[in-house]
Amino acid sequence: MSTVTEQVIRKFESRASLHADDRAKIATLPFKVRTIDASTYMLREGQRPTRCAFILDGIAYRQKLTTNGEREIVSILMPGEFVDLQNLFLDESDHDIQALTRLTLAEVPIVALRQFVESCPAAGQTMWIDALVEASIHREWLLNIGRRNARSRLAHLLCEFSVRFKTSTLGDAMAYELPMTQEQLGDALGLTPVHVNRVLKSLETDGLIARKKRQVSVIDWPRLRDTAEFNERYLHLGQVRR
Amino acid sequence: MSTVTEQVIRKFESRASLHADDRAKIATLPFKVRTIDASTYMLREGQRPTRCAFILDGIAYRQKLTTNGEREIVSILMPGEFVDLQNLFLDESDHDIQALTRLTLAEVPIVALRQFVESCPAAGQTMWIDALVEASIHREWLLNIGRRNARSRLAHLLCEFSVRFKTSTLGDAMAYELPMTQEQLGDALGLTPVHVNRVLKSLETDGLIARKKRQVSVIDWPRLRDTAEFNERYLHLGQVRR
DNA sequence: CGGCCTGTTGAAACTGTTCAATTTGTGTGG
DNA sequence: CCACACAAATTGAACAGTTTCAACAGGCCG
Repeated sequence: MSTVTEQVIRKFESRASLHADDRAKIATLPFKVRTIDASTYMLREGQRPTRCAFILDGIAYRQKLTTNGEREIVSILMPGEFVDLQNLFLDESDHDIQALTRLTLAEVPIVALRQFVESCPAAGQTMWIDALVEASIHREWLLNIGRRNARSRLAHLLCEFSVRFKTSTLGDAMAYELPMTQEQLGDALGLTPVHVNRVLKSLETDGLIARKKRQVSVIDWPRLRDTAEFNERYLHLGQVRR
Repeated sequence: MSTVTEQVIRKFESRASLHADDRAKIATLPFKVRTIDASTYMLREGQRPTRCAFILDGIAYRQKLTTNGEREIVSILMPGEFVDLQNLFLDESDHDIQALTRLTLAEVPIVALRQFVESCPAAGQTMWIDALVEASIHREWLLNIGRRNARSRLAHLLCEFSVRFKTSTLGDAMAYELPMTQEQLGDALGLTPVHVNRVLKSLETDGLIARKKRQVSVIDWPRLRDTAEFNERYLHLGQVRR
């Protein structure tokens, strides 16, 4: 059982080393822990948030909607990530943020966080790296949706989950509880749920993955990685402050 | 005719107000102006750049490739933008950057720029805003490619060009020289050049746009905007430092 | 003039969608 | 513990949007 402060410190230290007084400053940040149910909205497009959330447990996602209500999930947010980095410097949200699972958050006023970041270069650089990595994931998803067929796309998302789950210690990388419905998978991949279902089945009958309910296990990582053309470079996993 | 320093200062002042000594610092940054031909690579995936470029004139783009050589253009870069923001904090590039047109650049060593940004909060915030806006554009493109049909997609890109050209004073917003071939448009939209051709033709015969060679003019902005579902919020145009 | 890149057009093929029905799983209340 | 309700998963068949392949036209440059 670790405190909020410890988790936030661990987050920053994963990318840059902190001074003792930086840690002390983090301890004084007025985090408020809150738990929300799955599918609760944390933020809606057009809103002007005043607080910034750090995910302690659970998964969230960013989505955008077309005018006729079709949805695109543009980002998946895991424990140990700040969900509102862009709201540190942009007034108006350009997308919705919604809880995928039940979620435990540590919230802090934006002004307090911004002051801290400005007073602590190491923290600022961690924030920079995180924001840039998310943009890099956006770019990989653009390639995925724009230029790969449904099978590769889905395999790619499964590979990304596997790697990101491992690094955020959400579970075994090779056998994890798939947190999304097939409809949500489709919305993340620009596919219909029907087609997601068929492709999942085909990946299973071809022996790349196994499924039991929502539990997905990677059976043949090399072949899954190859059909996905998965290369984890875009996740910048080892990136620390230079 | 304005100097490099003046253009960079104007860039920063569009998002935050600078002190006199900030401007003085900018003047001491060792920018080197360079011109490169269209389709020259500025950076390749996997490289570790040491310099950061500011676009003085011309257009560039970011691309990613699949293993069998298919391309996705994930971002368009206009005059007045820093092209290597992510390389300020990420060691290894996750994509290629290529000149779309002939390009005039002002290059500066990354270390110098990073030092400057750290010593000048207003500049740092401008960089933050720019990086976050680019991520926002990525998200809109994900929605565009993932959930809209070819006609809306193309209309959306034309609307975005129109607005961004206007703000970067590259030409009349309603009649501009389309800087991309139909193949490049397809690569930005996840479409084949053949289909781009057909959709452009259909937009023209329906009276939404007119074409003369590469010159595109918007004939019916309201209808173009509606078929694109274009809402410029995601560009965060008025965003200045809070 | 010749070569090459870009744009244009047609016809066939295919990937993924749509619609609709059925099954499975899960939680709730009696 | 069973019955019911509801969300999610599954399957089939017809359909649509986009791709593929192939051929040709136009314009620009050496």
